[in-house]
Amino acid sequence: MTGPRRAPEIFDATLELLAAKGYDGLTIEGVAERSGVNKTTIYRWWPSKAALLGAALTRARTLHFELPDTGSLRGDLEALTGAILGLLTTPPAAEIAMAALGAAMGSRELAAHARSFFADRLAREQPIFERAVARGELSPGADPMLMLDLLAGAVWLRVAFRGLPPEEGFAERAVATVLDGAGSSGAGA
Amino acid sequence: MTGPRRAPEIFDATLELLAAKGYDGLTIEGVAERSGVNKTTIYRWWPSKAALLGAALTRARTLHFELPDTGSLRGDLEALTGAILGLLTTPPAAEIAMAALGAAMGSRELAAHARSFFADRLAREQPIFERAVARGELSPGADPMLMLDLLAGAVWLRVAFRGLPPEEGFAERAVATVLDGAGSSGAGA
Amino acid sequence: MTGPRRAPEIFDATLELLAAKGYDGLTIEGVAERSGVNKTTIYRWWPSKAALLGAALTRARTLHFELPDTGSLRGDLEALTGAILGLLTTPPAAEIAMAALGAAMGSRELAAHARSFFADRLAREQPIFERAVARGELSPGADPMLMLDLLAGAVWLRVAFRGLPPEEGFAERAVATVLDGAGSSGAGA
Amino acid sequence: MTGPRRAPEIFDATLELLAAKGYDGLTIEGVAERSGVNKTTIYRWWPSKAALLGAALTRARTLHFELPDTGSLRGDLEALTGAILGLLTTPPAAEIAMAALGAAMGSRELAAHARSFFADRLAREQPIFERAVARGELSPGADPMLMLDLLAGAVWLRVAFRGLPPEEGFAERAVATVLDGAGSSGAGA
DNA sequence: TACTAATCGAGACGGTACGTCGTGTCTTGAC
DNA sequence: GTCAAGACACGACGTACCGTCTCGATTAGTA
Repeated sequence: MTGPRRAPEIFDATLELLAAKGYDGLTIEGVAERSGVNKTTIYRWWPSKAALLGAALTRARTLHFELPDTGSLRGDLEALTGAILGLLTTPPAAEIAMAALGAAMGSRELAAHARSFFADRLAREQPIFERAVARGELSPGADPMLMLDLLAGAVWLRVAFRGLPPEEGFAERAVATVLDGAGSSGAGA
Repeated sequence: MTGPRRAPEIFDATLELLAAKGYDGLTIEGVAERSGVNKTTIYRWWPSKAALLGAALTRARTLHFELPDTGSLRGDLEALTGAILGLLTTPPAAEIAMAALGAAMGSRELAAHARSFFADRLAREQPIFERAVARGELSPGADPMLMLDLLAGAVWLRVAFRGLPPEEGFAERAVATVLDGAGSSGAGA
Repeated sequence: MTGPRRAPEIFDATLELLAAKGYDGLTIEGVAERSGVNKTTIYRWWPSKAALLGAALTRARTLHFELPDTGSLRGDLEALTGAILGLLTTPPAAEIAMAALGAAMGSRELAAHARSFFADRLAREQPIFERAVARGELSPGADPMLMLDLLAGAVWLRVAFRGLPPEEGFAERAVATVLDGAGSSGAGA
Repeated sequence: MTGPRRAPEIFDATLELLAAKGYDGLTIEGVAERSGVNKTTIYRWWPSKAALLGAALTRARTLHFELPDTGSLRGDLEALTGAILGLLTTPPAAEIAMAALGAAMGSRELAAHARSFFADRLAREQPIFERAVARGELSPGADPMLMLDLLAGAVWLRVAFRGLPPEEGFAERAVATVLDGAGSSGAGA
């Protein structure tokens, strides 16, 4: 029910191989060999490479993070954006996250994992916005998901698609744009 | 130098198979069979699946777009955001774009293609911001790439990772946040 | 010591599977499933597929036969030859006998079973020849085993190797040759 | 059309493995490894283990023999019976022949090979009987196949099923029985 | 018009990994 | 003491593509 006896070794081997060789280079046989388990044992518990990776990611604490609480919405969002940027650029989590999210485009199963991962994150990050509303920093009608998607999406796009290295002050500038706007006269337009 | 005689058929087959079966299901043998060309011919011209796909995408006009010019920065950005959203959700371009960008995480070669694609887009979209600065809608010190990354990143994150369907009014709300800000001192005043 | 509680079901399943799928298709797992017994139970009592089949054949009365006593050696041998022919061509015993004897070439264990089976048959058939000697039909120096091997061997070779269907009058002609000879000085005189 | 380039090595490896480990121990992977050929190459040319073995046996000269011509039917049949006995008891042909004929019971394909092998032998051995008829040693109505089946069948049964070692004078006694009969008064009964 | 390269089709080949089946061993807990 | 249940390492199965290779057969351009 809970997986094979050496599940931890299998998960470790899965993530190590993913980080080292990417999703294409991640093979069941490779995981079996590295984890000292027989191939059939893996197939007994997970029907596919995607299912195995999904289980490994679920168990992994690699992609988890602490909720910031800096006392201001701006500080919280800057910390969050910086954390995402760090996650996507600091080994070994970066390779894992990039490969896994990239692979989610090619697998219904991993896509579902991605959806639930992002839904879970959104739920966990709600307190940031509730506190901001309580402080009067944010109107009650604001859309937290939109703000998070703008910030996290920009980080992803830069790191994954533009291949840009982490840039000093990026989090601050991105949060400033989302909070204050980029229009020349601000609220006056 | 310019590719095999039946290059168009090969590119078509490549993109069709990519759209139909994803990057994993895209095989050189499949492309050869569908395009009526021998496998060796493909290997003679492109050293890898990624190289072939890169060439096919470069030649394809599928991912190109018209530059909007609505008379206001807000209108231009809304049109642009809507166009990206349409590209990522309307078949058959959606499958191709999603699979190709997903695969770019697993291939140096495709990643380079993605980088040049986004750099090219950024260059083409410069006039939007130049016009906005000329109109006084935007301060000269504004960062166009940041604004575009926020908008395009949010679209990508929602469509690809959250699996959300295109939402009515999303482009407007996203552009409003980027231009006007979401903070209470901005939107609330 | 005497086998598992459901030994009869196991033996039945063994012979049914042997008849249905041949020795190659006879698997311990298949026998376990069909007999409603766990695989480990079978391994506890028989160390190999050959041992299991040997036990099943020993217990089975399928391959046994009545000793003929027609009053003449010729009649007895014709009856015996006909019985062997019937055994090797009449379902379901035919499939079992053919598969088991074929498998005996590939298993020391089954070969030993075959040896003891044929030795046992020879011993049981001795009375035929003793009666014939007493009647004066056969000289005391005759070799019963040779005669039986000629007759049974010819039947086996035709059915198993030549794939010939049972032929009307074959037993009579074979026995005539063995008793009277085929040489012109014998049959022709 | 005529098989892979290293077909001879493959056939050799096939027969060596068959002789060494029996039909069960004969595996495609084993043949591939021993012959220095890739597994897929074997599957490209022969769809099954039986087909491969059939091809190897067809090409092998191991099971072929010279037609005896001693000047008398008795001498010819004794030589033939002795040759069969030698074939079934002298390594390495013995292991090959025993295993292959045993396996023919479990494979439609090998059974067909056995049939054509025996039909071919019968055709080749016809001259023996034609010469005997011409010499007046055999009546024209005699049945050569029956005589051959009695002799060859007895040899097979003794070697394969009874496990008897080759016995001095067996060929002579068997041929004598087939030519002269075993009945005490010969033709008088 | 013929020659001469470049290009291509055909397909065998060694190789990696796939996902499956059966083997024989082992442990645990129920009867 | 026997058995069911089932996890496990292992070997082999037969298949799909990979990327490489050699060999003629086509094609174009060029002479």
